[in-house]
Amino acid sequence: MKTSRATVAANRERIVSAAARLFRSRGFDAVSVAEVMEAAGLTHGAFYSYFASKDALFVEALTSALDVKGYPDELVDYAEIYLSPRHRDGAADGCAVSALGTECGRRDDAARTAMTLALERQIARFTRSGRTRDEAIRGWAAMLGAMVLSRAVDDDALSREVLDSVRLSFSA
Amino acid sequence: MKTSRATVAANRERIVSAAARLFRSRGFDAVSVAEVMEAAGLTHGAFYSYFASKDALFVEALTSALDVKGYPDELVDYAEIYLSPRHRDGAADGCAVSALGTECGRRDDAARTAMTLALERQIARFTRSGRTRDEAIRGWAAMLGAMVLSRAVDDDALSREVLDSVRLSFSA
DNA sequence: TGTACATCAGTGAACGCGCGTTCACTGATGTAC
DNA sequence: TGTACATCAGTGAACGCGCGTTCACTGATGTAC
Repeated sequence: MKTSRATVAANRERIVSAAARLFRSRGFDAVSVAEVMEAAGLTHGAFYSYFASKDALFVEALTSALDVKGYPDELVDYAEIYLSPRHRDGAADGCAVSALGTECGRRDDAARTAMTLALERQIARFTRSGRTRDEAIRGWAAMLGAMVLSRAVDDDALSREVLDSVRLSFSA
Repeated sequence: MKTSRATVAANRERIVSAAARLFRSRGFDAVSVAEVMEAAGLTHGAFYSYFASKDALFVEALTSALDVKGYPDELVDYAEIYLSPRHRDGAADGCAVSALGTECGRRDDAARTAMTLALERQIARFTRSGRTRDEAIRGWAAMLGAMVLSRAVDDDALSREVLDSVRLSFSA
C-alpha cells in the first residue's frame, strides 16, 4: 500500500540510522540489506523504494554517522570522551572514522569524499579552540589510532593503558 | 594425486602469504577462499587439506603479516618508512594493524590475541631504542591513526599533509 | 635396493545457503475535478 | 467538500549468483617388507 509522505520521511531516517549503527558495529559486508530493513521495522523488498543500492545506502549512512554533534571543541575535553572505555565498547553509536575509516580507504570516491570533509571539519573543530593545524592533525591521528588499537587488543589492561596514555598526553 | 612433503610445505607458505596480501588489501569478507587458492596456484578444493576453515586461515595469515622484520627500532626512522605514500598505497604488503586492526576488533579471540602480542612487540621495539613506554604507545597510535586517515581521504594534498605532520612530530 | 600397498594432496563437480536485487500485486494516499 | 482515479510504498515470493564447504575419485608419494 502507498504510505504517507510523513511516514516515508520517518522510514527513510530510520533506515539510515539503523544502517549507520549496523555498519559501524560490523562493517559493510557483514551487514545485509534485509537486516537493516528489519532493524528499521520494514521488509527487505521496500529497500529499493528508498535507495538505488546497498552502496548508496552506505554512503548516506556514513555521511550521517560522520556528522557528529555535541562533542566539545577543545582537544583535552574531546579526548576525555573519545578515549573512554564507553566509546571503545560502543562502536555502533561511536566515531565512524574509527569504525569505518579503513573500509573507506578501499571504497569508491563518494565514501572517501565524505571522509575528507569529515577530516577537514575535525581539524577546524580543534583549531577553533586555539590549537595549531599541526596539533589538530597529530592529536586526531593519535586518538584515532588509540581507539583502533584499544578495540583490536584482547587484553583489557593493555587496552586501557593505550587509551589513558594518549588521553593524558593532551592534558600534560 | 599425493604431493611430496616439500611441495606441501611450499604450498602452505604460498597460501598463507597470498592470503596475507589479499586480506590486507581488501579485508576478510571481500576475499574468497577460491581467490586465495588461485593466487597460490591451486584449486579451491585443496584448501581444506591445509586449513579447517577460512577463519583459521585468517588467523594464520594475520599472524604472519604481523610478524614484521627489517624495520628500524628508532621511532624517527620507523616513521620515515611507515608514514610514506609508498606504504599508504601498498596496503597489501604493508602494516597489518592499519589494514586489519578495525576488523580484528570485531573478530574472535585468536585474532585479537595476535594483535595483543603484536602491540606488545611494537612497544618493545620502540622502548629498546630509548623511548619511554608512554612515548612508544603515543607514537605508535599516532602513526597508525595517520595511516588510516591518509588512506581514507580522497584529497591527495590532505593525505600527504597528515603523513608529514605526524612524521615531523617525531624528529622535532 | 626393489616391490606392493597404503596414504593423502589435488581436482573439479556438487551441496546448501544467504546475499543483493527484481517483480507482480495490494491498497492507502494524494490529486484532479 | 465529495468523488474517481492515478500513484507508489510496502509485501513476500522469486531470481541468479557466488560463497564456504564437502565429496568421490585420481595418482604420485611414502612406507613396510
